[in-house]
Amino acid sequence: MADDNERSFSAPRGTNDLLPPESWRWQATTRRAMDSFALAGYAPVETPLFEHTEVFERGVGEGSEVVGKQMYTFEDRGGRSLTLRPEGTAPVVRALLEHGLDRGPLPVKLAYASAMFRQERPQKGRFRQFFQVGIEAIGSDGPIVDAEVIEVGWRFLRDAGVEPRLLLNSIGHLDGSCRLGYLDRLRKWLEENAETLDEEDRDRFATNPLRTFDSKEPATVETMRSAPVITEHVCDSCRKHFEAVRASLDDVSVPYDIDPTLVRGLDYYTRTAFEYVADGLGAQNAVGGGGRYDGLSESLGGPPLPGIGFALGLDRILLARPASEGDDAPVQAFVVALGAEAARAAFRIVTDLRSIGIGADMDHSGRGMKGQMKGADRSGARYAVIIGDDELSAGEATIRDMTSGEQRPVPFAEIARSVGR
RNA sequence: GCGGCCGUAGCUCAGUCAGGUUAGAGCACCUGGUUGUGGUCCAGGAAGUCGCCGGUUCAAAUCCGGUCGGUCGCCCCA
Repeated sequence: MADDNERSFSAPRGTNDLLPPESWRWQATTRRAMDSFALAGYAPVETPLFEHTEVFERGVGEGSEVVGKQMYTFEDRGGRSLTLRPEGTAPVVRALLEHGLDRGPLPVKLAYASAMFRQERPQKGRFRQFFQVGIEAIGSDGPIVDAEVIEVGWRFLRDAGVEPRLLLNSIGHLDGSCRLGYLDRLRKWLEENAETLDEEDRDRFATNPLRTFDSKEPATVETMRSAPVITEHVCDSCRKHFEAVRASLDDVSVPYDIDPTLVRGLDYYTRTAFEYVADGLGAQNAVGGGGRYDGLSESLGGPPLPGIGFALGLDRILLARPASEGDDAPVQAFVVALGAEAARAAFRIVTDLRSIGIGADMDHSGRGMKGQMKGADRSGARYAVIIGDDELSAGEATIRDMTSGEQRPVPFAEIARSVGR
């Protein structure tokens, strides 16, 4: 809309203004996530919104769709190529390496809630600026860490009111005896069966054979039913690791479905890959996902340092999750003041209440009693504290219970006790 | 990056097909009915470059073209 008129603006395509009351839900959900992650020992981390472009090129992989065509990349005044982060893992690993956190106790467990940026066509549940909450456990390849990370995400989603289904797979590690060997095998198999594949998929499997499993073309779907699956072709070490991850998930009663076709879009994933799916997300069904990235540290020039993590799309959580109590933060008391002198008294009262942790608000628009009572109602306050000339001379306020409509006089000094919870 | 659908008050939409007096409704907002009492009701008020640009026409919200935006899907992903 704001194309040729400098007085009229709109937010850039694919971005959103987050306004009340939705912003209350957004904030409550973010807090719940970080609290929930903290319970499992994941400390908050915040990295820059932009990084040297190389961090993503080398970390996420130039072959990925994200790096190849979705990054917001720009040159700063010093001629450096910078990129608005399209995902959270590579920056966290970069920060950890830069500050030597890997020389302390391992694994390093970190959690974030941050904005990400990808330039793609917006649709339901997909924006150019979007928010992710996620955790990373870096420095251990023990299968119980995998189970822990997966369980933390699964439990948070359930507590938040999303009913996630967990899809699980192992995509092996980058070695001829494992994933690379499987990829060769799959590629050969695809070539042998090319006749029965959809035309578009025939072109695609050369660059990324695993993607063929995601095809929605009926012919391809049918053919792929008998294709060799990665789970059965990973090396012994990866197979045992995967079995151990599953055993630990069973131990803590986290239900999952093995999906041998689950492939993730970022190049750094190894071994365990998982996705949380839910309904109500439009064309998408993933509310979040993650996996192991045992080679990422080395791609960024660090030492061998295995890691695993997940990212959940906050916008998608909000789509999949019903509104619930406690998402907003209504004030407890709303002070209605009649006249200038009463307004000054009201300001002292709301300040006193706030200083002892009781949510309090007052009218600032100079409206009459009726308007202010309306304001008290809208604020969601449980009590209206009314102060007029009568109250001022008596040294007490009239406190009205907004639910029952009962009113009683309370000395100024005792207001906090009366409206406190 | 590609395709379908859609842009009319803050919001949800009617009106567009068959162009024609001051462009409507509901919700929300403000005021009054109630000189100091919200949530119900009644009355009134304010609020719109009909996304934008151009074309056709005596006349365009309405028809045509373009453009921007939204939405849904493809690709891919959170």
